Amino acid sequence: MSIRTRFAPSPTGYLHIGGVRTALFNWLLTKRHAGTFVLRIEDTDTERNKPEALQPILDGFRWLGIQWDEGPEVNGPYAPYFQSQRFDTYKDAALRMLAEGHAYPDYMTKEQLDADRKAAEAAKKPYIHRGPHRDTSPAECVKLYEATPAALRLKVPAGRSVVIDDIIRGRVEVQTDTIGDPVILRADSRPLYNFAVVVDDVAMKITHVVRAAEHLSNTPTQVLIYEALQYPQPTFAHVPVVNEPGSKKKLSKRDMKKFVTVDVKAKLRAIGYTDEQIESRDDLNPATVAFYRELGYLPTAIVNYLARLGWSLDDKAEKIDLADMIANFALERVNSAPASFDPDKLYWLAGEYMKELPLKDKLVGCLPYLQRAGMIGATPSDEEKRKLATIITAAGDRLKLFSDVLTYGASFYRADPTYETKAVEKRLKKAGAADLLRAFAADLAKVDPWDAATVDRCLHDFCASRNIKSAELVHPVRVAATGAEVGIGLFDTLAILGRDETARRIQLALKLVQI
RNA sequence: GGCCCUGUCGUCUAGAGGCCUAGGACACGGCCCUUUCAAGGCCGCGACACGGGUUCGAAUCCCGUCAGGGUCACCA
Repeated sequence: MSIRTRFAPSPTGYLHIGGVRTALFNWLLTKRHAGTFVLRIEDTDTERNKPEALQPILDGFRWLGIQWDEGPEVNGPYAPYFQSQRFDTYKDAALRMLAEGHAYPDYMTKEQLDADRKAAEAAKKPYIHRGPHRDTSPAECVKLYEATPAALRLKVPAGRSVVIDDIIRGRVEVQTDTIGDPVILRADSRPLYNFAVVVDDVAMKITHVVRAAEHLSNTPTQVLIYEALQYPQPTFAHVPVVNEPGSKKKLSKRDMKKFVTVDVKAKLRAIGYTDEQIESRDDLNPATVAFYRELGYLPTAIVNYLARLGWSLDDKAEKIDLADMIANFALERVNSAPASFDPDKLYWLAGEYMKELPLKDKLVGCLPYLQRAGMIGATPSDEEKRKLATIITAAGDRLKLFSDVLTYGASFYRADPTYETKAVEKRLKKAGAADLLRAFAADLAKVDPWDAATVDRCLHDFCASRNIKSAELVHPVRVAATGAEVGIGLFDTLAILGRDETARRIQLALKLVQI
């Protein structure tokens, strides 16, 4: 039998990085076994739902290359894939449970429930809810419910245990006496999570339920529902949660905000975001995939990184291409301990993938950043494309993210360089620097042809004739030409700028130092 | 607090009783290369939570302790 897995997000915000990791494991498992991956939208909580949150989730998955076989927009044999459109199915199942004595109506008010809960808490006793009609006969319960609909609760069987055989965790046993009777259907017939998942997983013929470990404690309840409905149970695998860097807490949107470091902030500002946007926007939060997309991370790197969080191929492999991941993925090799998200390692991996990206793809990836900055127009000319290609080539391995093109290339597009105070102090105001620059500027005319190799040779000849180390000239020239201390190779820089612009910028720098 | 899960370098991980003087990767430190920054090369730092068993032999199996986490809704 072919395997079927699913990922079931609720549309409450941007795609969470931890959720993607779970979805990825589902997806890899199905690809490995040529199965079917279902995307189901769990939008039963009509109050919290944000319909506009759906598109970013779908976009996020598509960007990562995680395509679902059944679900929103693609549909499939078990449509609809939105729980909000399946209320009748849940109601039918719940009514059957009611008739067969596995569920009962509960007329207790929220106030009563809260009071009971508080009382139990005060008495330091665990609160395990058992409704008044728990032991009322099925026929009586049906009559009651038909007269006045109420919330329907599962009648958790007393005095036995529930065993879960989890691929990742092994055998987990829980006593039913520790589980309260959960509501499965509200009085208005909207289902609750624990109930809707079971009904849908069965309806959609899901064979492997692979989800985050935080759901492990829900599983016994769900198993009881499978039993009550006489449904076959799927195979369970609870993957460890993803922790926030440097802590042992689950990765959360609120806490991840602090990983917008000064460095990241600078990048986002360079892209064009205001401080206020950086602070408030969800898609600029490192807990969401959108954030990495905005910064120009390669999706392949993200997928690789996330797969390695809790799973490994062997004792060596870090960079694992998709084909190898698919060919080798196994739930049996997923760790049971939580893993911390490490932005440093992800950044490194992003660079590894960028290294092997063909130039034309780098061009396509970098272009939007320059366009958004107003440095290149909407329809770039061939010459603009050539120039950008030269910059990207010269940037080489420095380019790890597409947005890095702004770090290494922006100065070529500005009318004047933005002179950094620190760089000017250190390199231009140094004794003798101005004189050297003046002399070198006078020599510029001799460089022929004006290309990186020739500039290189001329600069070294110049230094040799004056008996100085090339570094003494290289540093001031770099700052004069770009305004910054770090950047791509100086000779490439000057070659791209051209003779006239180089000369102009040296004069500009000279003027700056004289003031 | 109840229930459940988890403990190998700071982090991700390898480890299925002898291949372990515990391997790799990121990060960090040093050196080399070098015009800066990257990249690359070499070297270094650095872990089996603790205590009992079982066994000729334990990171690995069992028990306990401790620590961390998840979850306890008419949220998902």
